[in-house]
Amino acid sequence: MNNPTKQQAITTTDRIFEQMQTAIVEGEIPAGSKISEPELSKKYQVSRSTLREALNRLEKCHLIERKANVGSRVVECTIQGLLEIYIVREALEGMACRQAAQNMSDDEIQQMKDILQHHAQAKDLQDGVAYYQEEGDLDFHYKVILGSHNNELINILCGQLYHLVRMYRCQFGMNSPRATRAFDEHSRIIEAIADRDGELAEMLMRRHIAASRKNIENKIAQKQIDEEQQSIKQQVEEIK
Amino acid sequence: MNNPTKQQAITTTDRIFEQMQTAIVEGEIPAGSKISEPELSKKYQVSRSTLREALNRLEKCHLIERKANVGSRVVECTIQGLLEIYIVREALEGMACRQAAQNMSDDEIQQMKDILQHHAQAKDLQDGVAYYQEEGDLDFHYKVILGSHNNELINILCGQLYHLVRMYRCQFGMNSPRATRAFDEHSRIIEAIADRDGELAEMLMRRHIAASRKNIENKIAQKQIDEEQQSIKQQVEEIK
DNA sequence: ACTTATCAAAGTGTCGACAATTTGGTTTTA
DNA sequence: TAAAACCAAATTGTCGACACTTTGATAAGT
Repeated sequence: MNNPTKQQAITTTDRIFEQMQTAIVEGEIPAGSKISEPELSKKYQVSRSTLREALNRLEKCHLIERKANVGSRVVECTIQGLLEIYIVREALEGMACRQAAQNMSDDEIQQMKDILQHHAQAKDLQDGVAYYQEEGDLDFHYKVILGSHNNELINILCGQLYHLVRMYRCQFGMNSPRATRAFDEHSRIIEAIADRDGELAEMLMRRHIAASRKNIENKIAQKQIDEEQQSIKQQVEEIK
Repeated sequence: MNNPTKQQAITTTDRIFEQMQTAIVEGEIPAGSKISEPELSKKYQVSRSTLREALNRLEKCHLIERKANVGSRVVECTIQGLLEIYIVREALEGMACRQAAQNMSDDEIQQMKDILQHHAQAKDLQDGVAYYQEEGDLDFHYKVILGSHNNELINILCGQLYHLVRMYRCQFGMNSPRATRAFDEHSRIIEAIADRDGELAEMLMRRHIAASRKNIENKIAQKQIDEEQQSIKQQVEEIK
């Protein structure tokens, strides 16, 4: 399973929470849709209390929103929302990286180097591009965050934002062609951490995330241009 | 009431949540203590379901921690925890400040200047030092965060960390003598925002928060030295 | 025809009871 | 004596039922 923050499901609530989390992330329960407690409690074969407990946790990781006496909705995947998350990640992961350079043990740093080495081989083999995209990148960022040894940072980034990021990646179908560049950036970040240069490590991580964000912004802009051209072509066609 | 994120309580859960929140922040329910659901549901005269819903919200703003099949505990106020929060604030409020410089409307900026002006007068009158400490500082930071126009930032900072910060301020009795210096720092930050200089605004805000953190670190260190001396004196006394 | 009232259906909030798990102390066993 | 097994009390997790609020449609009024 590709969820680093997951702990073994104990209660039924845990199970329902994980099922719904996956369903929302993958769009099976559509973004923006209203959540009917009676309907879902019937679907998952649990009482409303249990379902509501699961909803509470989903709200905790920003996957749904609730209004008193009205109900819950799955969050919408807007471009603005995506960019906002990247802003937060730039700030927090940047700081996590600075803290990692300060607090990581030599063993942890060696582990990270090993991981990157492993990714490098997968990359050379050319069968690992997709792997590196989906798993490798998340894995790298995850390890850096843990390396900060700051529980608040870890909690916010791994416990809350992580799933939202996954949701956007799923629903916007983002497998950007930044694989090789991202790999080089990762390498330099680890170097800075190994040198215990927190200031540089933070700067590099911020640039790394900002680059991803700009990449998305460009894609969006390009997409809009394409759609406009498409629209114009159609209009020309109709006139003919 | 000094809670900027508070919305009018609708349900009983809202009421219990606010009562418990205050009780925890002010230490009436002691930090680190175990929470007994039956006991508290009796104390507040509500069912366990309602109480549990309130506990869920308290968990959301990091005031309590839960373990499956074991129960809830109020978070402990450790020095490490306090410093961790300041690290997160430095990153997030710094970024919020950068975004504020980019996104605040001219009206909003003028409003902030007015607020600071008001604080300046209170400060001159010398009866406002305490006021500026408790309310003014939080108020200033709150406005900057809102000025970022980034909902994720606002949610994390105002919805989650805010109450933890208040808890620490209450329980560690922190009314640091940084009032006048803080005021000057606030002024410069607003200037940078008004100049639309996001980079400078972020740097100033980060220094502002880092200064607070170092101030606390010094205080802690001093306190430890004092306690050691006290201990030595006692030992000397006993020998006599 | 448009606004305002009314009302029933559906949905959310709250409750008390039962089931499952943990906890602490007692008894049993090596 | 110390460790393991056991048991009972307390606590948490889950359930179904009832109360209150919202919602959308129908009816009444101007």
